[in-house]
Amino acid sequence: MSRTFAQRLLRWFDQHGRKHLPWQNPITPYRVWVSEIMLQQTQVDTVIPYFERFMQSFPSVKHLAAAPIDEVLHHWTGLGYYARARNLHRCAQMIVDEYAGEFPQDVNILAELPGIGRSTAAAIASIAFEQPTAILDGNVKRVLARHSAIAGWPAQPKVAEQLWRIAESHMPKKRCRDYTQAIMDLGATVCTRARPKCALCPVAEDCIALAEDNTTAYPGKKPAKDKPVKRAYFLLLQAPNGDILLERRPPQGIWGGLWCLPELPVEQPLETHLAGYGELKGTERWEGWRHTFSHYHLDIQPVLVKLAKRPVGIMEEGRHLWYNLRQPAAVGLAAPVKTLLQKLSKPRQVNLL
DNA sequence: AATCCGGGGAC
DNA sequence: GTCCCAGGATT
Repeated sequence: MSRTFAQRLLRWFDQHGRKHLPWQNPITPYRVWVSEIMLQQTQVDTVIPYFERFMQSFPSVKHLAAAPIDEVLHHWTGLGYYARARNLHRCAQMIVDEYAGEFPQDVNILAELPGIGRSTAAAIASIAFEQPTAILDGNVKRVLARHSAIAGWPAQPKVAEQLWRIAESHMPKKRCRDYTQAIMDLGATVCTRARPKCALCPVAEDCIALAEDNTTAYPGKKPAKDKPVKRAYFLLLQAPNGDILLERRPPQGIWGGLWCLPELPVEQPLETHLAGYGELKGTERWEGWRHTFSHYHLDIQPVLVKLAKRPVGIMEEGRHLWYNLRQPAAVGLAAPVKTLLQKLSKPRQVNLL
């Protein structure tokens, strides 16, 4: 075996790598950065339309830095992990204010910026600036855990340390951008989670997991925990003209900074709470569903409440918003809220309970 | 070291 | 249904 891991991988990349993703044409530090943040814990096919819309609205880091946070969150609606959008916005302002609008090229400086950790910093440095900095994302963890037969769950510090060391040992000094893209492409298209295509793999000849015929054992699985279930009413409080009341959530916690429907724990009596809104023209309980987060389930019970009058006095400026269904405000919405507002716009598809 | 933070695609 | 994805911040 004369060729190194990187040489074999790069040769494979020249023939089979992905070279037409939106953020690869053209490659700029800004576009690489935005794509890397969007791609954190999010699959490529999901990101592509978000990236295109984002670049249309915020074509440069200066445009992004100058935009209102609500507009940034609006472009993030449905993508999840909304702290990414807030960090992205903060980071853009830091780049404009402290770095004259130019991205720092040093990986250690990049890694100190909000939302940029060790792996994302290395991705930006290698892809945008051709520096020999190794990434370690989900794809790379899977490729390396199999190739070197590293047992255990990658979040364990000892396992992570081994994987980082191996990742850096394979990183070549030249073609750094292509190498980073290559090892991600290998994980995404060949060394897949289920049924890896080892016959097509350029580094199969010294892959220990394949030699053991045990590729699916790597990487080790995180011990599963059962998720708690929470239940809540989602109140669609509708003014006489059809507008729906939204509340802004606090910046920390679930759906931070997004606009949501008023929530009411199911333990609280609905009727008592609704008495605070004055005279009602009627209520409808809609069909509920289970929304699952990474760490708990939320059973959502929507209730449409038609108000006789638009309430006064309960509104706090900046924290409440009457949402016009025909002229939607450009703000960030939690995914279930967006779903409900869309159902409300198409009354025929509403299922009553 | 463990937890929090979303939503959706693949199976 | 489960798993996990171009992870990072917080405690």
